Amino acid sequence: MIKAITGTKDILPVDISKWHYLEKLLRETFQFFNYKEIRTPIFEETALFARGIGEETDIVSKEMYTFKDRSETSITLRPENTAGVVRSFIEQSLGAQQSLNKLYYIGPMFRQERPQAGRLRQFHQFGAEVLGSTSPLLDAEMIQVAYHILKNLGLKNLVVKINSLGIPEVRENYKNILRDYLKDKKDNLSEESRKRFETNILRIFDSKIEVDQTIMKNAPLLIDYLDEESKNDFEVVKNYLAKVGIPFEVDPALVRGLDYYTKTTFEIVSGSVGAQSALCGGGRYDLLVEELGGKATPGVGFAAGMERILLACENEKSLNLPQDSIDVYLIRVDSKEPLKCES
RNA sequence: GUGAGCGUAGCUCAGUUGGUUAGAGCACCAGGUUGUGGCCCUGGGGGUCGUGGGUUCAAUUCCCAUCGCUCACCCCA
Repeated sequence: MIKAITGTKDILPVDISKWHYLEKLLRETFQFFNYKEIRTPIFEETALFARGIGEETDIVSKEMYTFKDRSETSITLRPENTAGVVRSFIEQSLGAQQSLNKLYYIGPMFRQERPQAGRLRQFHQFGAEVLGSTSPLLDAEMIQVAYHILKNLGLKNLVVKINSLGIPEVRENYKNILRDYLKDKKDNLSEESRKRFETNILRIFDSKIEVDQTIMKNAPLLIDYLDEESKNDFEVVKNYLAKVGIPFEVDPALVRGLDYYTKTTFEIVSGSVGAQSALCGGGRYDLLVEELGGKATPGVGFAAGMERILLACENEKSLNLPQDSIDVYLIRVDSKEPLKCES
């Protein structure tokens, strides 16, 4: 028997009403915040993701579905959609038509990881990208839109985490500071963290191992070394969130796994979905458009996992779906007479 | 890629300290009953016990391998 590929799932008629419900809410919400839908191909040239997301990231180095087509072009099934949207933005000169583009998308993504609760190889994300403004108010709007959607689904067990990674120079400078701090403590770190010391020093903050955590507790924080602009922007984001009543936590250890982020990053996690708790993640990427060959254009965006969100809804029993029932059922009484239908 | 747990009927699961024809509920099929195709009654079909090998007189049960599922690690939505 031929079975579905590992990590892929059929969405059956019994479950489809949940998806329709979610999709309807998404379209209504994005329309309310004045976002336009964009649909880009589910596969792109491999180079787009390698350059956009970063060669050294886990996504690019070990999770992509990459293959050669019949003309020997290296193709990759999109593992996320920011790179694709930015590619389209550049290729179609969307920035030349209006200075600010507010876009959203809904669709399948692909990553070849080991499946587990809340993780699939083909999964669905919705997300938004705003291209053409450096305003931190839009960073906050991203969080507001995502939070609004999750709240509207009745989810309760949510935490909004925010951080700022600053501009690249600041981050490089900070890495040196962190390296100095850890230099003489390095031998006490776990093996994993010693490896990270060389490859991606910021990730040592993520370690769950106790020895690492005690060492990192007193480590200097990136957030204390931010440039003036990043610091001010971060304040604006926090003030805006407070003003619109969205509770948040500043998490200096929030380092996202994609290379393109600058300044604000954020995540919304749920306690209702098992180990893979991030429902939504995003941040600002002011250098990506230029990096991919377009005219320098600032951007900010987020993506959210739809299976994870529906799983959280399921576990919290937060969805009140209308009963799936028929409205009218016609039965023939006389089988001899042909059925006549008049309006 | 690493680790742990689990693979028995279409579905949910019993069961076997190794021993005759492997069970239940639901679903399905047929008949009965009935002014619905519902309820009820009777009967029936359906399983290479994930796959391959090993140990044994004998394996669904024990051992090994393999595949699949689930959860966790890494990382992420």
